[in-house]
Order: sequence, then structure tokens, then C-alpha cells
Amino acid sequence: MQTITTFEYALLALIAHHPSSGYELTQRLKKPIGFFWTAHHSHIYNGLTHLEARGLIAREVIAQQRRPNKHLFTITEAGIVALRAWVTMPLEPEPPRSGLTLRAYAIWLADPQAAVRLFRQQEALHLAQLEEYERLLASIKQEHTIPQDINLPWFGNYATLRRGIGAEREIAEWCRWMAEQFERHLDRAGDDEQAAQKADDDNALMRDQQEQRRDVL
Amino acid sequence: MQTITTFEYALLALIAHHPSSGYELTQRLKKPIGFFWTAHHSHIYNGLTHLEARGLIAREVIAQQRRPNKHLFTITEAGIVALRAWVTMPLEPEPPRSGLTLRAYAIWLADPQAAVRLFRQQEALHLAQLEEYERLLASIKQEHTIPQDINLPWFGNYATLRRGIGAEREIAEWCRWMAEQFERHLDRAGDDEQAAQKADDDNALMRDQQEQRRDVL
DNA sequence: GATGACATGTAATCAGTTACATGATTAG
DNA sequence: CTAATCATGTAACTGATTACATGTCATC
Repeated sequence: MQTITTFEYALLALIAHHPSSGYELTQRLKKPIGFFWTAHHSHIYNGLTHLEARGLIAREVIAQQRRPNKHLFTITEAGIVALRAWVTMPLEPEPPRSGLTLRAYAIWLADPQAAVRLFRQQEALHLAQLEEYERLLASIKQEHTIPQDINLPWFGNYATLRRGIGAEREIAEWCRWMAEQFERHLDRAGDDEQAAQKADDDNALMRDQQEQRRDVL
Repeated sequence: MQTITTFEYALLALIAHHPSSGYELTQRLKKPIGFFWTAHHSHIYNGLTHLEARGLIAREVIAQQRRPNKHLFTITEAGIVALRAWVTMPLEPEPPRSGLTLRAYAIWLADPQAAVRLFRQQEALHLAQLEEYERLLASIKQEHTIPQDINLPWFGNYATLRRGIGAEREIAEWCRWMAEQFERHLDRAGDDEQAAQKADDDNALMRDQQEQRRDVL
């Protein structure tokens, strides 16, 4: 017995928001779901076929002149029941998979300058993403009176955006910290060459102690 | 030409820290790398075979009486060169995949009580993980004088732990916030039962919302 | 006598990406 | 005439999990 995958529930959730074709889902899977789940169109069409076979969505072929026919999918009663049951099912921890953190683990091998470049680049990337989320949050705050109402579909957008903002802010901050570690290293190497050694060692030590205290945070 | 996968670099990085057998790597992939990359033993043995074929690690079979033979892998010169080059290569953003955030997106369908249960459970899970990271951080702080030395392998442990702590704190906080949204909702429902006057208004509101919900479906 | 640690592998399957395949319409 | 958007699918492949397979020793 084939089970429904997490990705297929993602499709179901999107269709529950409002009926869509495979093509439209391909677009919609970029925002806002794309922030935490992505897929290629081929994967989407397969998922739709599977959900249809399980009776969780219904297909309606809409003839279009001037355009290829559109297959519009609507969630069925069985689909709503399945989605509602799934959405609060206990969730076991997911295996993490972060290439960036893996790099950090092996970064001691790297040229410090290259390390700074990597983490500053990543910081910029995540700050840009953060800004985009914040812009989107501002725009949904205009459309809806914010806080509650948990029972309305748009609450999902709000909740996921909050998550995205927190996560991006946190990772950008960590990237900045990483870059700074290597910049400090480069600073010290530069100072050594200019022969202000003793004083600098003292300063470095003081600085280190202060950061040590901050590290404990 | 077969390329080296991110996972295989993870193995390389572990072996660069110190030589290990496949069995040992299976254990080591739980801590600390397991916090951001996991693998099953079968996957590990395949990866090792591949890395060996590419000349990035070398195998030494150690005969053991009373135990099956152990295959100890050591990183080669070529392996160090490859790892060092990879570690600062520009990294394109990785497709996110978060089942929990997906649930949040569809949570408007759920029974509020079930939603609270889900997010409180997740909060507890992430707080427990946070505590574990903090304990580990405390223990590596005892072994090593903290801040610098970016060039020593243990810096990787420190950096990844910082990342883990930040990430877990952030997600636990978000789970708490989510749970509170639904608790607030339940509180209001509870008041309804005890106070007849407000109840009329709130029920009218609920009815409106339910009608709205059917429309969107 | 059962469970769990030690120890290494192969085979089957599943999830997801990339490549292949087709074809009309619209805007530059 | 070139590229982008609309529109849907299949096939091949890769990355990762699960199941199969084997066997010893130590501890409860």
C-alpha cells in the first residue's frame, strides 16, 4: 500500500487553499511554500497523478483555445479529511542536511581569506532573503488585520513567514560571526607584520576575554 | 565522470579529523556532524568505497581476533587537497525541506487542541536538543581555551555547536509562539462557555469564519 | 537464552532531479 | 527570429533509506 508523502501533502495543502493546475502549482511552490519546500514540475505532475488515484483530489480538464488544455485540481472531501488528520499527527525529528554547517565543520583546513569570502557571501544571501520575507509580511499585514484567526487559510502564510524571518535572521547572524572569527585572525596576522606585537597580544587577549563572555550567551 | 557528493565530503571531513573505520564513522555521524548531516551505515560503506576508488582515502585492514576485521580509513594527500578546495567553494542556496513548517501552513484546518499538542511537543523536542548542545559546548570549553584558532580541527565543533544552539533556540521559540496562538483561541472559547453574553458575539464570529472557510475550500 | 555492541557488506526500493519530448502564443 | 510564458507529461538517473545477510563476544 503506497502512502502519501510529505511532498504530496504539500500539494494537497496548496490545492486546499485554492484549486490549481499543475502549472499553477509549479509557480505557487515558489512562494510561500517554496520557502520551506521546493519541487520541479515533473515531480508535481507525478504527485498529482498519485493524489488523484487515491481520490484526494479531482481533475477537471478545461479546454482552452489558443492554449494547451488546463487540468484543474480540486480537493475532495476525502482529501480534506486526510489533510486535517495529517496536519497534527506527531512528527518525528527530521534528519538535518546543511551543506553550509558541514563546511564550517571542516573550515579549519581553509585559507582564512577564502573562509571570510564564503561566510560574507552567505550572510548577504540570507540577509537578502530576510528582507524579502519582511516585505511580504508587511504586504500581508496590509491585506489582513493581523493577529489571530487561526481558522483562516492565510494564517498559514503568516506563520510560515514568521518562521522564515526568524530562521534567516539567525543564520545570517551566525554567518557574520563566522566571518568575524576569520577577520580577527587576518587582522592579527597583519599587525604582526607591522611589528606592534606586544601591545597587540595584550589587546587581542582582552578582546578574546570579552568575546568569551559573549560566547556564553 | 562521477563527482564527490556533499555527503562524501562529510565523510572526508570526519576522516581528516582522525582516521576511522566504517563502523566508527557510523557512530561519529551522530555527534557532532549528525546534528546537521545524518546517514545510515549502508550509505557510509558505499561512500567509503567511492572515496577510496577516487584515491582520497586509503584503507588499511586491521586483523582482530575475537572481532571481525576492522577497515581503518586515512585521508590521503589528494584527499586533503580536495577537501580544502571544496570547503570554501561558493555554495548555492539549498532547497529547504521542513515538514513542520509545512504543517504550520495547513494548520488552519486543524482542531486547535491538536495544534497546541503538536507545537508544544515540538517545542519540548527542540528545547531538549538545545540543552544537549549547551552541555556539549560547556564540555568543549573545558577541554580547550575558547576563542581563536580557527586552524585547529576542534574549531569546527565549536562553530557547528554555535549554529545548532542558535537554530534550536529560534525554532523552539517559534513553536512556543505557534502554540500560544492556539491557546489564546481556546481561552476565548472557554470564556464563551462561562459567559453567556460574549458568547453570542464570538459564536457569530465563528460561524462567519466557518462559512468563509467553506468558500475557500 | 536474549539483547546489544562490534563489524561489513549487498539488494531493493523510494524520493527527487535532470533530461527528454512536444507545441502554441505573445512580446521584444 | 528569439525568448518567454503557457501547459503537460515520460524516462533516466542519483541520493538516501530500508531490508536482507552474516557472524562473534559480552552482559543480563
